[in-house]
Amino acid sequence: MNKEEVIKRICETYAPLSRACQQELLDNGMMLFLEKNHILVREGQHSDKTYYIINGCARAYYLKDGKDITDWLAFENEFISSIISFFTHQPSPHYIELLEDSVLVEFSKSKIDELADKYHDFERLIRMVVTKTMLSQQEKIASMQFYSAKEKYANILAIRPDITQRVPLTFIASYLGITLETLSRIRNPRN
Amino acid sequence: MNKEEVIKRICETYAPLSRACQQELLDNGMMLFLEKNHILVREGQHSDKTYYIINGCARAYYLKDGKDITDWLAFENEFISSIISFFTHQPSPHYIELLEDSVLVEFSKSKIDELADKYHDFERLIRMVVTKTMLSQQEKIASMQFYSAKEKYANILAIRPDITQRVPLTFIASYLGITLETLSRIRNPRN
DNA sequence: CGCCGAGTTGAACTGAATCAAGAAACGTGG
DNA sequence: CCACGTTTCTTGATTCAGTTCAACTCGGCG
Repeated sequence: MNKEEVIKRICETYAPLSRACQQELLDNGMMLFLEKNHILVREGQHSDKTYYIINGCARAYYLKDGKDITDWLAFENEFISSIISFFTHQPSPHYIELLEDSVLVEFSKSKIDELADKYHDFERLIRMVVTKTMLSQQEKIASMQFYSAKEKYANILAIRPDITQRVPLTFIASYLGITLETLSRIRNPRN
Repeated sequence: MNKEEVIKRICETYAPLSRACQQELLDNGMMLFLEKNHILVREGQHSDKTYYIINGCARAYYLKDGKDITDWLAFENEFISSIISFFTHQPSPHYIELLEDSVLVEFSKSKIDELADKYHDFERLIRMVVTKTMLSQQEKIASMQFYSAKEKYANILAIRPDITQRVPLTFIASYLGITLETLSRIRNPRN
């Protein structure tokens, strides 16, 4: 997939853009080819970038008292960024790390704001991206409030059946808010 | 506070609007004076309204297997709506209920979408509202992943010291994802 | 071949839930 | 303004899901 196709796909997913706006966006997205384990953002950095994943996957995580807690997982055709840093210009509390060799398109906040100012249709697209993210978070909150460890695991498997092939169990566990040991027991068919 | 002042305040909080847009928004917001315990939205309804709270407070909650789980609390100068229904046009999984006699301004989704189409600056305002909501949710997720019952209670008290005077402990407990009994023990100074 | 990181299994522990009973506060009507 | 019933909150005893700590297994890779 090349950059043109990425832009086209983003328009289809979120909201259409004029030719001119598409072209400017194209000029301002940088394609990155990076290896598994590459760290896109470190704790304490000011990160004003967002990354659209063409291929591969990534996780955002916190280090809290030495413990590694996965906060977000993103796959093909999703955006990932240090949302706190990106939207509030504060230093990032997250790390963002690639879990596979990945192809990304990087966009900077300043360019996004500039384009949102210039093009009404781009402003709408950003609104749609943010709205979608908000709805995913709403789902995550509901899942944390309602479901047992077992149910949360079943939920994530239903949404993304290949996740155990792509993401180490430690990260899945901490994404679900449980320990690796608990996840391992859940997965054991005898329980 | 009258409607003009509300619009002005919203512009200050989120993003400025042209005179024309402010006027149209004004014409389309309906002021409501409602009593404590009034239910704004019921489970299963299609709710395409959002409410800006001028005075009072409200909660969104689920009924899950007969258990009442508070999902969101909102106070003066905040919006509340059944976010799933509002943004996805699905039937609401939430109830929304007033916790005090309240003054609200009601806006309908169709008008908001219409204005967002017509005015670039209004589109931006909506983007800002959604972004802010998303950031609050991010905080809530982090608080659920990191903190013990005691810490979560301390957090919410720090943000809103008068909450125990305004919101029954049952709702605070379920908002924090703990039981009423646990909250009661936490509050007991001997523990 | 042997090491190392990822995952599994076991046993003991714990924070919070559940169940149950009672106390305090609240509001409504007489 | 008080009495009574209802709702809200507290306290206690018990249980349980999930954590913690520790030892072990397995598979891949230098």
